[in-house]
Amino acid sequence: MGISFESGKPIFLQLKELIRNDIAAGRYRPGEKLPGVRDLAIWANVNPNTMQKALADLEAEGLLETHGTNGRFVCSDPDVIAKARKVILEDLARQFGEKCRQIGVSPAEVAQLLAREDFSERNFENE
Amino acid sequence: MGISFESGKPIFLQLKELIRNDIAAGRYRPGEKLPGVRDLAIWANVNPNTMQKALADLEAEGLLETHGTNGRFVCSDPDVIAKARKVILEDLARQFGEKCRQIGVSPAEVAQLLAREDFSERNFENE
Amino acid sequence: MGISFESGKPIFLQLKELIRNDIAAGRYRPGEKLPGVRDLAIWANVNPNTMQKALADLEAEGLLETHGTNGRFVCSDPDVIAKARKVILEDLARQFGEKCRQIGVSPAEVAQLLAREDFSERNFENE
Amino acid sequence: MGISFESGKPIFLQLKELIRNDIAAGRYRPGEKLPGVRDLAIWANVNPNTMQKALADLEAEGLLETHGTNGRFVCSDPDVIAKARKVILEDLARQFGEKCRQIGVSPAEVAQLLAREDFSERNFENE
DNA sequence: GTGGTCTAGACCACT
DNA sequence: GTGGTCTAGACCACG
Repeated sequence: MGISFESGKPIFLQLKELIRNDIAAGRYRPGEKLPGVRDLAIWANVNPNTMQKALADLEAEGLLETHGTNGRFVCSDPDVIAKARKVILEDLARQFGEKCRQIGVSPAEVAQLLAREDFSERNFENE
Repeated sequence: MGISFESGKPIFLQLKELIRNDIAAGRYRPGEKLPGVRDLAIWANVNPNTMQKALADLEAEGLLETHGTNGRFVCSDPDVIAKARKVILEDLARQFGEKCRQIGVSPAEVAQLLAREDFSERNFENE
Repeated sequence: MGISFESGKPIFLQLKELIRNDIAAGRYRPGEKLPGVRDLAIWANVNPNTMQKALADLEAEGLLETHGTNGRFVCSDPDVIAKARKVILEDLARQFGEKCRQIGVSPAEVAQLLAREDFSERNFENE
Repeated sequence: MGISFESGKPIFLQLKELIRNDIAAGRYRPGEKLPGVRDLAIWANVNPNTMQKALADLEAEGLLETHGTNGRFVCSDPDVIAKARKVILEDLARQFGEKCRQIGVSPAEVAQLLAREDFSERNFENE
C-alpha cells in the first residue's frame, strides 16, 4: 500500500493536498521535474487517472507546469510557491482554530494535545 | 442561506460533523430534544433527505436516539458523548500534527499562527 | 416483477434480509463481487435508491465492502460471515420458539407441520 | 415496560399478532370480553391510538366484535377461531420453512436449534 | 460504467 | 405533526 486516505473525501483532492504540501515544504524544489504520472500513481497506490486529475488541477492552480513532452515541473517562480505556502498555513490555522471553537475545546486542551503530537516521526497507525 | 459547506466533501458528512461537534461541545445537552428534521434542513438550507441521512448516520453511531414519533434526542448517556468528544479531539490533533509535518512547518510557526487564532471571536471570512 | 415483499415491513429491510441470507447461505461467496446496484434493483423490481440503502446498511454491518468504483463485494473474511450466520440462526430459532409458545402450539404439532415443510422444493404461493 | 417489539415492523401489526395469537391459543375464549382499549394499551405500554388501530384491524378481520357500548368481544363462533388458528400455524410453518431454505440451513441444524428452544418457559432476554 | 450524492415530492405509520 | 420510506431522476466523482 502507499498512502492512507481519509474516507469521505475524494482521493484526487487528497493527492492534490499531498503534492501541494510537498511543494510548499520544499521537498519538491522550484523548477524540479516531477516523476511521471505512472510512477506517482504507483507510489501512491492509486489509479493513474486519479493522479492525472490531481496533477492537472495543480497545474491549473499554477503550481505545476507542463513542458511539452518533457514532463511536468514544479513552478519555477519561488514567489508563487511562497505565496502558496502562506495560503496553506493560513488555511490550516483557520480551519484548526475554527474546529477547536466548534468543539468548544479550551486552549489548554489544545496545548496538551499538541504536546502529545510533538512533531517527531511517530507512526500514527498504531495508536 | 444557512451554512457554508466545503466543496468536494459530501454535505451530509459535513452536517454530521457539525452536529457531532455541537453535541461534543455541549451545545446540545445529553437527552435534549433536537429540532425536527425539516426544521434543521431549513436552517442548514439543505434538502430534508440530506439532513435525514446525516441524523440517521449519527443515530447509527449511537449519538442520537429516535423516540418514535416524539422526535430525535441526543444520547442521554454522558459517557458516550464524552467518549465521542475524546475521539474527535484525538482525530483533530492527529490530523493537525500530520498536516504540519507534511507542510514542514515548525512548532514555532504553528504556535505563532495559533496565537493569532487565539480563540477570540474573529471573523474568518475576511482574511 | 421480481420479488414478493411482505406488507407492513420496509422493503429495504426485506432486501437486507434477503441478501444477508444469500451471503449466510453461501450463495454469495466471501469476496465475491455483487451485481451492480442498478442491476440488483431491476432484479428485485425496486427503485435503485432503495436497493442502495439496503446495501449501504449491510456495508455498515460489515457484511459488504465497497471497493471504490469497482463495485461492491461480499466481506472476504469467512469468520465474519460465519458469525453473521450464527446470529441469523439464533434469531430464527428464538423467534420461532417464541411464536410457537404464543400460539400455544405443542411440539408435536410443530413437528408435524415441519414434516410437511420437509425442505423439498415446493411452491408456497399456491397454499 | 410491557412488551418487547421487533424493530422495523409497525407496532400495531405486532400487537395484532399478539392478540390474534392469544385468541388462537385460547387465552381469550370465544365470546369473552376484552379489557378496554386503555387498559390494553397500558398493559402493552403503548399509545392507546396504536392499540385502537390493532383492535379495529382485528375486528375488520372478524376475530373481534364490538357490541355497542358494552365493549369489544372475541368472536363467538369457534369455527372462525379454529380457522384462524389453522391459518396462523400454516403461515408460521411456511415462513419458517422458507427462511430455513433461504439461509440454507439443514434439517439437522434446525432440529438442534429447536431442541435448545425446548418450549419451556425460558427468559430469552438474557441470552 | 460504477457507486455515491442530492433534490423533489409523495405517502405512510405512529417505537 | 413527527420521523420514516419510497420513488424518480439528475448529477457527480472515481477509476
